[in-house]
Amino acid sequence: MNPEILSNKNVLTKDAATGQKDIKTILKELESEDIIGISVDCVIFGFDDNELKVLLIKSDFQQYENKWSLLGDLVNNHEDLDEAAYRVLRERTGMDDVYLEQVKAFGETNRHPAARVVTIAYCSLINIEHHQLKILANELHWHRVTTLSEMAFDHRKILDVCYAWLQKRIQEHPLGFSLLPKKFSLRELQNLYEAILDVKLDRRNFRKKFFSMDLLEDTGELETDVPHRPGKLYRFNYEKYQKKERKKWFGIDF
Amino acid sequence: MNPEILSNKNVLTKDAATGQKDIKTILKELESEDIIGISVDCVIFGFDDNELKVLLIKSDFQQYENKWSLLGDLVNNHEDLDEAAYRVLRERTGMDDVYLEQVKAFGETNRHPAARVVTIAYCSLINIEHHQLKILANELHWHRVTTLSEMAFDHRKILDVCYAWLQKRIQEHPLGFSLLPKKFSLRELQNLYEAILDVKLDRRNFRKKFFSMDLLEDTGELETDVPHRPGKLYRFNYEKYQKKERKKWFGIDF
DNA sequence: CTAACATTGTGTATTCTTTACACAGACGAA
DNA sequence: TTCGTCTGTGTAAAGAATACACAATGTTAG
Repeated sequence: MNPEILSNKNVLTKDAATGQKDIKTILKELESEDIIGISVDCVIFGFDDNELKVLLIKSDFQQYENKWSLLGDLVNNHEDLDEAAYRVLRERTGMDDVYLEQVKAFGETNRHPAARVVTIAYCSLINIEHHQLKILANELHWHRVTTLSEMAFDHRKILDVCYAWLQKRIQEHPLGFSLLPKKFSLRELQNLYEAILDVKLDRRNFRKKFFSMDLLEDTGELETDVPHRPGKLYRFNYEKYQKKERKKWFGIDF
Repeated sequence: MNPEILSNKNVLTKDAATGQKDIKTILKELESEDIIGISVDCVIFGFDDNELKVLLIKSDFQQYENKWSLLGDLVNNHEDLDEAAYRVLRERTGMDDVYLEQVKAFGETNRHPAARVVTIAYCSLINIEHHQLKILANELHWHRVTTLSEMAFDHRKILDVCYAWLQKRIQEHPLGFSLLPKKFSLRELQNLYEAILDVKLDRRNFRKKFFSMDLLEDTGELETDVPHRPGKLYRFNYEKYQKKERKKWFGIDF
């Protein structure tokens, strides 16, 4: 199985070099061999300008020319799924120490027009500011999650599932901090939650809630460059969080 | 790629017929072709005798002789992942209208000793009593979840993940009813929750909670064959549940 | 037929959690 | 120095979760 057929990266060149008939021939071969390709797709979220953003590239798969696409690649035979997802992140963003979690496998027979490919969707959260997009091939760009034009393949569906996953997950686990600088103000944190969940929250109750969890450390520093009274900067205490025993009982409710 | 190499069903016979060398040769071929196999594995839960049970077979993969194994199979090239999972269920239990949901993909390179196989784990809930296991090949049997001997492959890990998933999921979604008869007493329902979550619950508060959700219908019938005052039988109103709007806000807590 | 047993069915007081809400103080900008 | 804007704080009220006891019902054993 030739990975180049399926990877987002090389299809166009391949196509130009060999012509469409060749690909069809190869696909027939694949079919007859009863082979299923496996890829990972990363939904990479960032937070900027008080909005949730997602990192996309222009698809260069011919049929989806000019449509936006998630960052993905075929899984190498000798790497774990997680490794493959980390590799995609590293290759595309240069970042290594990133929050990354598997969300769901998408395996409809017709999801990829060229061949049967099952993809494992991963959700990743990175701090936009800490990171400079160095490789801007294929118009790698941040996009607002709320106002998205059409996407390639079933990537819109994957994105929707990952976004819903994030909305739920962020309420139960401390992922949000991956989207913020190490030191952040409570206002930034609240903006983050409000943006992701698309709700307005009461400022005092929000503070009370976080302080009562007792996982934020006062750094003693203050915001700078704000045109008003600066707020205190906090740091999330992961260690303390890890030590906390997880509750198994949330209360039945549906 | 020859599915028989990997499927749980036929390895032994194949092995006996062709000898081990042949398989190794084929595996080499697979390696050199950079192919990854895809399977589904179903964690099928049932509830009986006030205990959570899981349906397992004896693995007939040589290396895991006499170890217990989940029900799974390679995904056919022309079927969706969900379809494959339903097929496994149908083939193994004869049941068709079953609760089934994808939980997670497991794709470590070394999880299958014979080849690279990524498996998508599904969780399924069925009512043991409604169902007679007709095909008892490979010692298909129900096992207590709590006291489990060693399992084949990484199936123990998969089971653990699915069990944890179930514990969380049952508190937020009405899956539990799939494990019970259509008409059930509140005591049965409570036993179910207590067994799955491994907690003791207050009887009055449990009732209060479920009645306040307003999704149980009194059938007007009573339990029979109990050596004490019979309880009322209820039915879960799925329609009403569907109409209910889902809440997006649960409250931040971790 | 009766008594003993086991389990159902029900309400209230208490605690904890969530929500709603307003004003003084700090800093920056002009 | 004043104005504007945001930070930081507490309390009262409503709602949700918990703890807890006793009468009613059917079964079984004597």
